[in-house]
Amino acid sequence: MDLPKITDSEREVMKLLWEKSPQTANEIIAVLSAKMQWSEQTIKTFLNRLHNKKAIRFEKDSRSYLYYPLVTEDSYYCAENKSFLYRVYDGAVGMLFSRFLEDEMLTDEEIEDLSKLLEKKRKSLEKKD
Amino acid sequence: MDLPKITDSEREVMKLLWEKSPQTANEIIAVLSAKMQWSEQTIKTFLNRLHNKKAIRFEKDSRSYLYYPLVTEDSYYCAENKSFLYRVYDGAVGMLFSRFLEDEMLTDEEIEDLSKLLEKKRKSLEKKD
DNA sequence: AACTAAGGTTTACAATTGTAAACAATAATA
DNA sequence: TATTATTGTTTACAATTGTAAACCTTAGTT
Repeated sequence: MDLPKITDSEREVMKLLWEKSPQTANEIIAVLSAKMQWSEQTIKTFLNRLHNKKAIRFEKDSRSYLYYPLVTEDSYYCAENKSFLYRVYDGAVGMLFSRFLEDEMLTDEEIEDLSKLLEKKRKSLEKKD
Repeated sequence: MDLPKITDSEREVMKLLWEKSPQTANEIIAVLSAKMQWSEQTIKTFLNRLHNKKAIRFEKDSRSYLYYPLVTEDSYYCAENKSFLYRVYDGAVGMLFSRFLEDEMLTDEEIEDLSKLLEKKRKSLEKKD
């Protein structure tokens, strides 16, 4: 049941489908050929590969095909996060966070939001004591 | 001047050198063949590729070669973070953080540490007002 | 029923990556 | 000086990935 490996390019297709599903090949091709400068054929390849690895499925509705994600956004991001965390940081979440913070890639607002998130998280943990 | 692309395997070599440098081929091979189950030849390949892409350099000390990192740990992690953030989250730091938090991959202690980090960050920003 | 168009499937091909064998250079040693 | 051990360099090869052309299937249309 482990998630199929999704490449950078394929992820762009998944993002579209997570945003809205189902979508026809046409819609997907329209968006991605503009956004990513991919040829129609290239996008078809990604759809096909995603289908082969069971990350998406499609239904045939007469002449148009409707695509649905099979891998959920949540499970994907969770896996991707874990993979990054372990590959790059050997699992040290603290290091990851502090590096992101140090590199000053956050606006005041983002820091505010994060504080709130953390506060909430801390409270939800306290309850369990 | 952009950083050379460092692959997953190559990163293991870099990690060693960031931890301590210089190190001889021997030391590196000893550690990584044990830790990663790589053959000696495989590790030599990575050293060579890293050298080719100017991520490391070496000095010849009679019969032993001393390896040094050329890419700094900081610049590497900064680039890697940015790359991940943009590839996966389209640059939305907030999303990245909240997902990491939601996925409950943090211990109480880590959450404590993070709060402190954030607090510090916030203060350093306030000063600039 | 033959034709056409929409969209899926097969094949292709180069670059990158993991993995490693074979080869080469050279400093220490016999 | 010939030998050997250490360590770097070249070559190899399959899998993955980005990129796309060529081909095939089938549902509408004439």
